[in-house]
Amino acid sequence: MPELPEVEVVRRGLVPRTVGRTVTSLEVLDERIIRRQRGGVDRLRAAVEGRRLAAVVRRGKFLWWRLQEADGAETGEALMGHLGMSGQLRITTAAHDAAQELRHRRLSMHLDDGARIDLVDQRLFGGLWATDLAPTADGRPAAADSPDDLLPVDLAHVARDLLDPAADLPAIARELRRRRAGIKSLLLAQEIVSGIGNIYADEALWSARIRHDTPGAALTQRRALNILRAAAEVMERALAVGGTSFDALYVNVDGRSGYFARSLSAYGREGQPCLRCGRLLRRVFHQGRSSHFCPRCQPRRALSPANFRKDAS
DNA sequence: CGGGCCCTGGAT
DNA sequence: ATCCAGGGCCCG
Repeated sequence: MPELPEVEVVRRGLVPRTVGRTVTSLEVLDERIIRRQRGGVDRLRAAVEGRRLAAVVRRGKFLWWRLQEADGAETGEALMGHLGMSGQLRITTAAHDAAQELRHRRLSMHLDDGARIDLVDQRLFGGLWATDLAPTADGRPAAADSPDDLLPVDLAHVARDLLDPAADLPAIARELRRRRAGIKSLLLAQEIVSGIGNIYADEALWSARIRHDTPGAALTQRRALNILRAAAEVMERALAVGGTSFDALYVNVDGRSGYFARSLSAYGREGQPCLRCGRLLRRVFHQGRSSHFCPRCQPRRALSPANFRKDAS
């Protein structure tokens, strides 16, 4: 369940079902799901077995549990998860759930209350691994629901996302305007702003009336901020209805779908009328992914000499 | 910073 | 058989 709203739906589902629980055993069914773990299965097992799962935190599309010793002391480590393109974190509790085998189950963690956390992932782009924590550069909390400033070291290069109260939108907008690449690739670059993927990038750009291939440096500060606010707004609306699900691949911890697919204005609507102006939406390929846009509301905007001067100053 | 790659499988 | 899929890393 890729983008920020879908991962946040999962995080919120994990909080009441896993925080305070102890991992009794780790079951790895396909080792490819832990290829990001240095030291392999043995290292991961040592990090989680007998440990207590504390806060569940998310930055962008990454989420992690803080790990504690059985007596509540901090271990200085986090258990990181990423869902990739097709990953799901599911909670299996009742005996009848456990008896019904989930297809593509790659890993499970058995908890001390009898429940099980299952990582299900068809394409194996997701992963689970343990990593060290270190303070954030700015000393602010690591993310929206983080108990403190400790961030997994793997995420030092991942920017704050737009639902993080410590995110500095004007600074992100200025960063977008320093680059000459197309605005869509910049929105997808996690070192500038994290959590935005292909769907919400197209939705935010449609909402802000900016075309995907507009150079970042061609934007005014006002337009760049508009795009960021549009992205935050569309992700908040999606989160409020459980995220975007086109099929059973994108579900919450109980296997249920969200309802935002019916509210999409651009993504997947090629050939259908623009909800603002009625012109038929187009789809083009842009860095190996498809972009959906309205040719009338989102006109081509090139880098003008005036923008160059402004950019250089 | 674009392109290939990591994977599986559903739709055409 | 071929194309496509919501992500991200590593490579020049």
